[in-house]
Parts: sequence; C-alpha cells; structure tokens
Amino acid sequence: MIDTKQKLLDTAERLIAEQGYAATSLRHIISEAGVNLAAVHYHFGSKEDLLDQVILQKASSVNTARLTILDRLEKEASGTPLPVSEVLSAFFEPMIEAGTRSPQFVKLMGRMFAEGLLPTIVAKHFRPTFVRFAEALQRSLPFLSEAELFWRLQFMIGAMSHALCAPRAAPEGVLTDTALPDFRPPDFENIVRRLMTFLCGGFQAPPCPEIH
Amino acid sequence: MIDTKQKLLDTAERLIAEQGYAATSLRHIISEAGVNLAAVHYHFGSKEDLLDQVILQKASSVNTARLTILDRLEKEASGTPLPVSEVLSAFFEPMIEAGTRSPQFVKLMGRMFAEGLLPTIVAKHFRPTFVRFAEALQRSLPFLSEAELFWRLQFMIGAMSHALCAPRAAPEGVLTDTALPDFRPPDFENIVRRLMTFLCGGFQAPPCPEIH
DNA sequence: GTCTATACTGAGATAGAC
DNA sequence: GTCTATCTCAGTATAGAC
Repeated sequence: MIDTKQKLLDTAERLIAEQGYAATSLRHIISEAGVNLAAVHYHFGSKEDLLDQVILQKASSVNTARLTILDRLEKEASGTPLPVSEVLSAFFEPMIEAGTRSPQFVKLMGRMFAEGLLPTIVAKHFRPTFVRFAEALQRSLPFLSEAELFWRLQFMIGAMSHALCAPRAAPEGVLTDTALPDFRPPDFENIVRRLMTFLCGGFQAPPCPEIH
Repeated sequence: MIDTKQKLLDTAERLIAEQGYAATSLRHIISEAGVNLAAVHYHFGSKEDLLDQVILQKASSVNTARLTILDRLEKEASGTPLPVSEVLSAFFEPMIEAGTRSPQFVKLMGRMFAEGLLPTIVAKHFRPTFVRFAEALQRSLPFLSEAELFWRLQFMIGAMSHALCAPRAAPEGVLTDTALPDFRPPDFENIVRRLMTFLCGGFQAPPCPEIH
C-alpha cells in the first residue's frame, strides 16, 4: 500500500491517545494497521520518532494559530503592552478550539504530559511558540524580573499539563481516578477557562522577594 | 543478608533519582546492591511495588509535618478561616525543609512527576493530605464553588509537579534542558517561594464565569 | 524504494530446587 | 530466604524479496 505511513500515523495516534505511549507496543500498532513491524523503522526509524511525527501532525496548526492571534493583537495595540488576559487568550483559545473539534487531540496531549514525554519530544515543537509568548508577557508584566517570569511560565506549563490529563471528576474524586477521561467539549472549555482565570491571578501577583 | 530489603530500597532510590524510573532496570539495581534478581520479586512483588515502598519511606514524614502545621494553625485561628497564604505555607514549608536537607528527595519526587507516575503510585500516599488541605482552602475561599476550587487544586498540583522537575536554568533556556538538575538548597527554596506567591494570586482570583 | 521474515538483545516476571 | 533457569514480550537491526 502507498499509505502505509499514514495508516501507521493514524493508528499510532488513536492507540497512544487511548492507552498511553509506554503501554502501546509497536506490535499492537502494526497489527491494527495491518502492516509489517519493520515498516515502522523503515518509515520512522524508531518508536520515538513515530510519536514525534504524530505530535507534529497535530500540534503545528495549534501553534500557528496561537502566533497568528498574538501577532494580530500586538499589531492592534500598536506598541502598548497587552493585558495579561489577552496574551493568555491568544495562547489558549486555539487549544480550546482544537480540543472542541477533536477530543482525541486533547487526550493525546494529556498523555504526552502525563508520561513526561514533553521535555524530550514535544518541547522542540512548542519551544518557538513559548519563547514568543514569554516575550509578550515580559512586556505585559514589566515589574517581574526575568527569573520570576521564567518560573511563572514554568508554573503555567505545569498547571496546563496536569489539567489536560486530570480526571474530569467531582470534587470528592480528588486525585483518585487515574483514567484519562473523554473530555466532552463543554467540560474541556470550562476547564481551560478556569485555568486562564487562575493563571491571570498568578501572573499578576506581586513579585516574590528574593532570598540569598 | 538480613538487610537485602533495605539495600534494595536505598539503591533503588539513588538510581531512580539519578536516572528516572523507566530508565533504571531491576538488573542495574540488583547489580549495584549486590543481590539476586529474584530477591526483588520476593521482597516487593514487582518493580512498581519497589518504587511504591521507596516513595512511602520518603514522603510520609513530609505529609505528617504538613498536617501537623495545618492543625496547629487552625487551632490558633480558633474557627476563623485561615488566609490562603498560611494554608499554602503549611503545605510547602515542610517540602522546602525536606528538599533543603536532602536534594535527592526533591530529585526523586521530580522524577515521579516527570514520568507521570503520580496518579498510579504516589496519589495514594498524598491523597489524605490533599483532601485535608482542600477543606482548609474551601474555608479560606468561600466565594469559590467546589468545582472551581477542585480545578484550582489541580492547577496547583500541576504547577508544583512541573516546578520540581523543571530545569534550573536561565530564562534563555526555557524548555530546552531536559536533564534534572541538582537543586542547590537556596535555588530550591527560591523556586518554591515563587510558586507560593504565584499560587496565592491564582487561588484568590475572582471566580471564573461558568459556561453551559 | 517499499516491504517481509526473522533474528538479536534486554526487560520484568515466575517456578522450583536448595 | 535465596538463587538458577527459564518464559514472555518489548524495541531494534538486518538480509533479502519484489
């Protein structure tokens, strides 16, 4: 078949979103895709590179949208720093839209964060976007030192990561459920909007006194 | 040897803190500990249960200290809700102290979070503590709905998790470095205090309007 | 260039002798 | 309690058919 590669990408995306990366063996993927084991290494080189391509296929459009919105907002503001809420909005609205259209996308991202694969695989796809947003936030929050802003961005990444893979459960289920839920769109949107509110408060907190 | 079990615990803790859980094979652990492979399964049952015991040994004292401080603060306040900053302080100060005394502890915790082992293994050790703190925060923030508070707690967990395993790097290194650093004590304390400031702002943000 | 068959290495787990 | 031997399954590598 000509589309062996695409079949592998699609099957891998589905199975990894359902079961996680570590729990999904190449042999399971190839059996569902109906191709040979060696085809994976022919087309992708390794299991990790297969994942890399799956992520690339899904994440790049979200990041493009983020940068487009941020550029537009900054142009409209013509030099004056954007409010934090607008920068965060440019970052999260494309994610809400992507997640609403395709819950599997959210699940896959959640898996990546949950399994700690962000640093090694996803970072390179997201890094330029994060750097761009970091610069925008630096202008919005001039009273923060670079170090302070750096860490607040780390906190944002962590909060977002965890929220993506957290159980969509009632308060009595705090930290109980480990299964990743199918986020129904309104739930997902609600959670991300709560996150934006939370982050807005966090970013605008007065700077932390330094310790030496 | 009588202390085969303890040697396994100590060696596992060290190697997992250095290399991560997935990257540390049982065969590596037993070779450094000088015991037989089957001893692991005899004493612990599985690799996962070995990790479980390593965590238990290290985390329980921190959680005990957290609950002790929170109890004391609430007793002193005699019924009036505690300020958010004090609740957060009760939660994070014991972690700062543990991390300052033993950087390896922080590194191990960071590994757990980074590899997404929190939900399946660590949650059961931390759950009672989190529930207790959730109740305290509910009293401190009566204007938040249960759902809102639930999610803000999730955001806190995520931010804390990520901060524990984030690179201790200059701002130009955002998301670049994947190696876990040895937190030098003042760095670690600084980061956690920045986190507390950030969370204080986030928790006290006005509630997010619900969407339906 | 594309894909198949098969072998290799290392992982965690287990049964049973001592 | 401990150890040897073995099992199954993972990801990877290669030789060669088409």
